[in-house]
Amino acid sequence: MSETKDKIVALADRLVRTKGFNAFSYKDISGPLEIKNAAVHYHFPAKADLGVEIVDQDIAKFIAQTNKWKSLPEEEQLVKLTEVFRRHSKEGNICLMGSLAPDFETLEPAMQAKVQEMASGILAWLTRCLEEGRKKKRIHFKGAANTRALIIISNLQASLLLSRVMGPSAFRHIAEQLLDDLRHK
Amino acid sequence: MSETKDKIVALADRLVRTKGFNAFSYKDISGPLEIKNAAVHYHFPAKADLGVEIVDQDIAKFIAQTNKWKSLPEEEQLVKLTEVFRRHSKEGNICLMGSLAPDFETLEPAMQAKVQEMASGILAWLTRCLEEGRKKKRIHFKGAANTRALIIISNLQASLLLSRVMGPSAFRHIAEQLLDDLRHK
DNA sequence: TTGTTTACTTACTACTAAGTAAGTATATTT
DNA sequence: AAATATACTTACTTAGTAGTAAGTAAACAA
Repeated sequence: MSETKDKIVALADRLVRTKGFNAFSYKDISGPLEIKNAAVHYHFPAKADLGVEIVDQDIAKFIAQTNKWKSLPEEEQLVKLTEVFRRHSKEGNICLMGSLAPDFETLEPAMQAKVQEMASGILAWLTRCLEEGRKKKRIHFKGAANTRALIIISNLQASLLLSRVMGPSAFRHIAEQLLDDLRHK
Repeated sequence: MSETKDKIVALADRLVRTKGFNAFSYKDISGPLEIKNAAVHYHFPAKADLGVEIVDQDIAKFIAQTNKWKSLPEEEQLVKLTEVFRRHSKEGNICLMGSLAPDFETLEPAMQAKVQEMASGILAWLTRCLEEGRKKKRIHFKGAANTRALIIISNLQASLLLSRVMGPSAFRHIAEQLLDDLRHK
């Protein structure tokens, strides 16, 4: 991939997380990168092509990260997961899911499918992490691992959203209590 | 308020929840209501004026609803709260907070303030509900009531978002587990 | 009856969006 | 050396956006 293409995706990723997919324009990209509007269209003919690429790279990043944590105990893997979100929180970013879900109905089918792929990937990983952790009695929770994974993901996602409105302490409190809930019986 | 003005706010409320505030236009309102674009501007000169009115009415609705539940035991009040969200889930709506938070940075200061007012209002109500419930040993949870309220709100909010992407069962599972967590020690 | 307010419509402006066709400079291959 | 591919720019179209100025018909008030 060319250098410019990389820069476009990186900046677009940030724009999606800060403004939303429908709220940023090719001008928001061509301006700061000092290229022309048409240059962005050269690399990504339609905006949906750019959107798919952003989600694709995010999926790849998630897989790469979770692979690095593979040998850690499950509760440590969960801490790592919240740290990823904490980093986003600090930068004022929200997670891709939290940003794309509200606009979901307005997205092209190809992008909708990519977002669903991302969601089910994250959920599958977290479900297995919780199941393994409970089996080893390192993590404690009630109900199905699948449901608990849904709760945790939705919590982390929404905490980034709430932090926007209520300040960064909202994220900190939620993340700490979530981990605490899972550590003790 | 005139009949037309009421219709505009009701339709705009639905549009915010389904498409997002920045993603709908005055044409989406004037078209279905069979009035002209300028008629919408007559009632709401700027889009932000319409946005403020939507949030204001939502705050008023929340206050009216919670007042009706005042005499119920706290755990019943929580059930009522999830029922409000369940109704939205069924209609494919997301909650106003979940819809406006991602676009928060792009909103006018007056709208930002209104959204913050709504958030702190909901949080204050839920915090008191949880505190009272715990005092009477009807509700059980660890940590500060304030933090627990944040977790529950963010869960309900995000579950509506996730339901968009993952289907309506996501909401059902999350809501049931949440109530179950609070009912038992 | 005249004046004024209400609730609009008509007809527009200024601007921004995504997207495209055709041209150009530079590097790479044949 | 000629042909081709890459990575753009220039200049444009089409279609939408929020917003406004001026006019109008009907209800109401003085």
